[in-house]
Amino acid sequence: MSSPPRRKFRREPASQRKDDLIAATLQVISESGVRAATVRTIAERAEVTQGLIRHYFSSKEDLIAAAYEHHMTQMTDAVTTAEHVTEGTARDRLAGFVMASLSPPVVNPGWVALWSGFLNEALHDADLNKIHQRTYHHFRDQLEALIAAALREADLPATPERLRQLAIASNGVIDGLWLEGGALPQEFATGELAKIGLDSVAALTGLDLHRKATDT
Amino acid sequence: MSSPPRRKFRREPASQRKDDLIAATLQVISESGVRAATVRTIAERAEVTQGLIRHYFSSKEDLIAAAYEHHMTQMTDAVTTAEHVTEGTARDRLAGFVMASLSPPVVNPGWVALWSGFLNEALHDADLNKIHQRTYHHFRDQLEALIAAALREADLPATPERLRQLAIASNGVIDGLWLEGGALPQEFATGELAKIGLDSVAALTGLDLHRKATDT
DNA sequence: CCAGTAATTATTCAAGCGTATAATTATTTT
DNA sequence: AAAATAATTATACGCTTGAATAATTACTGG
Repeated sequence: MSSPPRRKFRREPASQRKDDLIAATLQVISESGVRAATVRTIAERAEVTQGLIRHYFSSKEDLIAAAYEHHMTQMTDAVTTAEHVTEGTARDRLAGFVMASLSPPVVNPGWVALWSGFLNEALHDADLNKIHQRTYHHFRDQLEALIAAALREADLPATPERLRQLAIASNGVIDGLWLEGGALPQEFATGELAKIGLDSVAALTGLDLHRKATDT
Repeated sequence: MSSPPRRKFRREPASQRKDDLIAATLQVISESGVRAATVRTIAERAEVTQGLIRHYFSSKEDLIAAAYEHHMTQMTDAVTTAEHVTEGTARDRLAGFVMASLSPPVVNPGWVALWSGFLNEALHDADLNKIHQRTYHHFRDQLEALIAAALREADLPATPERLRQLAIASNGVIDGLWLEGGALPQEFATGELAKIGLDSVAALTGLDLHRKATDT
């Protein structure tokens, strides 16, 4: 007739706990979808009890929004800080951007699951919609800046209107390929998506993105 | 102390009821997301009581799968049977295919909500994953056939390997633009996405997709 | 080492979930 | 017109859900 002993615990800094809960949320959604992301499942994954979530987030919706923000930042950073994206000629940086977007770890079923789940929520939730809008623009603007620099570098001037269209188109093909690679991983050979993406952005912009320009 | 009178009803043919329940499911998901798609909400939308769903579908999951199948068929059909896609030169049919994919009613927030919700489920559900795989291939194969015909028509031969890559890339840009247009409708002017998509597929394939070829 | 505090666990609650089954009634058959 | 049938409604069940509150316990500052 003895009740189970109360479980031991450690007090963690608030920022650490928040990060842990966000990480647990992302793990659950990426593995089992948005419908599986219940307060209890997330708490179990984070190895805490469910009450703690409400101690750090005013509601489950609040936690989901924080996780969305975190994931989109993480994904954009994984591309923009990848090798060859931060230095070199503008053309090489653009090529690196496309390659990084279409290679692991960015191309990944779990990240597509996160992205699709959050998008599905964002389409009928004003708060999440704002996050979607902001992160979409952030990514596309980075891409547009790279395209602009690469075109300038190659003496191929582009009007702002054309630049906008190139950015939308390039962003579109990157997004579409990323999605297909993540949703149907067995469908594409290693490096195939990255090659197709590079060829595509090259064809769209008129730039030669293959030949390495820098030699330092 | 009088209990409310039992509600009146009409008996409908099985196929009609099934279609109604599928339509109700799609409405609920497109308006409020997958998490809102409960048996009770769907039944209410279809103006029947919840028990009826289990009379026609062995489980909720079964209904969701039927709705997924229905929606993807509907979406593909909306493209492949659109104006200018069924007749004319191969080039015109390819152009019509791209235009239809990137114009209403195909570009539509509700359809993006459906697509993202189903994809999120498909990524951790074997049955839905099969539907995803099959419908993805169906769409891409149609596109590849059109590209092949248009290239042949223009005397621009392509190896099977290159054809595959062109289909993947074109499908990617169409998917990506479709998604962005549906997820952020206010972001793009009327016809802008269709124009960008047409330009993009033209740049990818090397075909001129603008000048009208037929004159009947 | 003790008192205070707040991070964490434990418990509770009403509502909603998918499913199962029983009761009714619209329609068809004879 | 009565009887048979099955489409539909109604009700109930056990479980899960997000949230609220109460009870503990790990840590901190004196």
